[in-house]
Amino acid sequence: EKQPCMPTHPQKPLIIKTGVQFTTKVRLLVKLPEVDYQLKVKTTFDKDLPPGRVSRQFFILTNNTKVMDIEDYSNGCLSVEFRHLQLKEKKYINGTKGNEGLLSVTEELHSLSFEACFTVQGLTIDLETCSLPLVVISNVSQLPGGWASVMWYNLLTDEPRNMAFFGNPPRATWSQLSEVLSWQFSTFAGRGLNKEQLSMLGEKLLGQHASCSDYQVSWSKFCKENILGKPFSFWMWLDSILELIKKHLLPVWNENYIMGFVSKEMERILLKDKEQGTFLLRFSESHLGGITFTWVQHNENGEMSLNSVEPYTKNRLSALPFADIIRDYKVISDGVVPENPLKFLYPKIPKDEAFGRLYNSQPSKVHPYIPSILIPISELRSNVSTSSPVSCQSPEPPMTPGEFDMLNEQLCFSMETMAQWLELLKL
Amino acid sequence: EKQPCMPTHPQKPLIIKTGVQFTTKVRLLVKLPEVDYQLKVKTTFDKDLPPGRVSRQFFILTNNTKVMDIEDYSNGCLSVEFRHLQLKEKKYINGTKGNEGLLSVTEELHSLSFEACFTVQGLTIDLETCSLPLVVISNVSQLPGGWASVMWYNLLTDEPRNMAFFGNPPRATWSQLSEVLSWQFSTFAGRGLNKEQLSMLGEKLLGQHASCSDYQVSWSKFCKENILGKPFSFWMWLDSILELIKKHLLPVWNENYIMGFVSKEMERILLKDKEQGTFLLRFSESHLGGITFTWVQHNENGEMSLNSVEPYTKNRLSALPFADIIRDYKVISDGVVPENPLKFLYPKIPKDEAFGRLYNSQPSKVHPYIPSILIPISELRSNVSTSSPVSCQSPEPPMTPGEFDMLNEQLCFSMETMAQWLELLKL
DNA sequence: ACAGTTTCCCGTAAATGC
DNA sequence: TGCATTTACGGGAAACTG
Repeated sequence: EKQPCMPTHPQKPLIIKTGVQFTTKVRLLVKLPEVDYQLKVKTTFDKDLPPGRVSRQFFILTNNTKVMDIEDYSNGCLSVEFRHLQLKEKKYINGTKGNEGLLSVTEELHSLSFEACFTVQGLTIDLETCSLPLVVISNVSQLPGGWASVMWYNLLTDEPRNMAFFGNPPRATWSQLSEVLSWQFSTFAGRGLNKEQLSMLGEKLLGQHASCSDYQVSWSKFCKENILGKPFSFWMWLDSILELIKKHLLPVWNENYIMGFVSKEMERILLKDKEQGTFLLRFSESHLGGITFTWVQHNENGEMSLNSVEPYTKNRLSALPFADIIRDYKVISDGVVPENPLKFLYPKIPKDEAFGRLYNSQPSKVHPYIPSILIPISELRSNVSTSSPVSCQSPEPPMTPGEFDMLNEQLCFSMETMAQWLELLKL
Repeated sequence: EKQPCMPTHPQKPLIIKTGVQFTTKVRLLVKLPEVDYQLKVKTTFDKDLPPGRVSRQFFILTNNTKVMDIEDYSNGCLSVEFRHLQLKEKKYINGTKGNEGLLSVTEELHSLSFEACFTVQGLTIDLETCSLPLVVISNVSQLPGGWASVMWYNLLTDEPRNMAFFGNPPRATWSQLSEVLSWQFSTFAGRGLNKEQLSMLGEKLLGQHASCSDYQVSWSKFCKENILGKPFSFWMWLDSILELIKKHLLPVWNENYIMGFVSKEMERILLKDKEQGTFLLRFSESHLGGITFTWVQHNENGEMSLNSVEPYTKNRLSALPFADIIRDYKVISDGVVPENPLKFLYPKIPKDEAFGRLYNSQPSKVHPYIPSILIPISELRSNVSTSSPVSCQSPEPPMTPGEFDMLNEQLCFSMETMAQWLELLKL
């Protein structure tokens, strides 16, 4: 009958932020032979909410009725696009909120309903459909949590509207989850994750069970519990990296120069026999949204050590693009002339060959001023080395983009859930 | 009778931004002997606006009536504080806007009116008062312009509500204006301007006439016309510096280490006989909100040159505090070992003695990472020197803080305009 | 007291109006 | 078309609220 909800949140459908405009479009999939009057559609938020089960209630602040129009392109279908819709929370419904407080706001599912009524051949027909479950947030800081819910729901169920889904959320197999994670990176950052990267993530989430691809991950483990010893959950950590890539590392990520997800153990295995100055790029596991490089250093006595710079976060990276940091990074050892310790990107690509095209030549020519650039410098007083080696899988070629595309389509389909019109045709 | 309007705009009264909450307080200055009922006050925006003369119309979106209360502290006066007031523009009043388009929105003056009515000894008395002229803006980007209007109005008139003020705004003498400018710096940045700084500003605004302190400055010259050859007006330039100080240079400014307002000619005079490495800090005249340092350099052949670094703006300064920039700044000449060319703050204060307390020791101790800091570096290929010497006044001691305090009080008084209650007592 | 959640609002970018 | 002005909303921080 109609096709629901694709909010304007750039890239992140099914999440609506209160007070921010969104758009949704409904299409009539049956051709009505003779409808001689304007077909008015009304959209309602949480129309049939089970009373007392939803803790927050919202309403559409703006105009919620609109007349259907013949679609511009092709087929003469009727459709209507609601623009500038805006959600606001109802305050103080009846004393206090209804929900038991077990669910967080981003686990609370809502829906947009669409209704129309028309008469054909003396028959009055009521049409109705509604969107897939929606998450309502009030601040962008809740976006990662909301998106986790949307992903989990659409990954693990085909039910069009199981609003109680997060009351008892199913587990995902690692095989399912890893596909979705890779799809996140290919969708939002332009390049998915290869097998090595995924295996590091699996191990992080599941320990040694990760080798077994039908091992299951709970919703809580994915998104709610903190990683052992860290003040954030697995997904919060991963999403912070996604954001870092989107804003500051896009070209470097897409050139596949960021190994990114490597355990310290694996790092040591990879680098231990490499030439002095060989380095790799890795995301911080201890802090949200950080990237560091680790390089091989040989001391006078021939001993090898690995050094990692303090991770760069969005603040630092917005002062200085990452490629420039790699180009200009210097270490001063006990007052000696500064030297750039980064020579070869693992396994052995000369630094400038890899990053040359990505360097910014910042020096601006504002006569009579002397141009100045920022340079990242470390002052070394004593040698610092990273932790000891542990066994780990060996490198393999990355997963092909084709695999991601397939996944991508599949998820998109389930998100736009076309199933509803079938149901309505029976009406 | 009552005392008007002090919106919440931190530090900048008499400017209201649409959609942003503000607060205003009214006090009854006469003691009413027996008022046995609640005295209700109503506030209205632009109550008696001359029809067709104001181009934009606004209304108070929120509750605009409130009951007077006995003031907490002392004297038993009645007062009422309106909080969470919010302004919204009326759209499409009657086709198109009324104003002739000569004035910009920040020159358009508005007012808040307060009304109350009570009966005493069988006599019904209507009370009414209103605020000083207000400027309404819709975006913080209009704040500098709005504040210029508030300053100009209160500097140049004692009329409580001359809404047509900017139809033909009076000129200010340089003596008046320079006091206000200095007061701006002492109010918002904690330290006013000394005579040398003011004389540079005067010359910038008026050319050679500045020596004559009763020379007049037009409103247009101050705030509307662009500086010759620049895409901004005098006040926009000065205000951008004020903002830069507030956000990034407060301690350095308050220690009086920023000479700031020095012409290039004066700079040369001051530095020409100084030791190598002597430097001073100066605001950019070519770009909004920038600060640079100029230092003395002696070449091999004994020739002196002055070098200035490309000005640092808020973006750069939020990556690296200014004191740290001074500490770490290096110049590489043709591949030679980098050297910090800054040795003595003019006239001859050793750099670390001046700035030592202001340095941030950034290196964080996040084992196992190697801490890294950003360092500002210039690469010199050829010598760059600043422009040629021109005559200029010699240094003198700064204006005393006392002078500013006096000024400060005076302006505050006129802004809170207590005159109105006198008028109302006659009622 | 506190954590989860919402509100507030600056500052940039985009849209709108003139 | 270009400039003046408003709107939109991300993001950090403060305020709220059980």
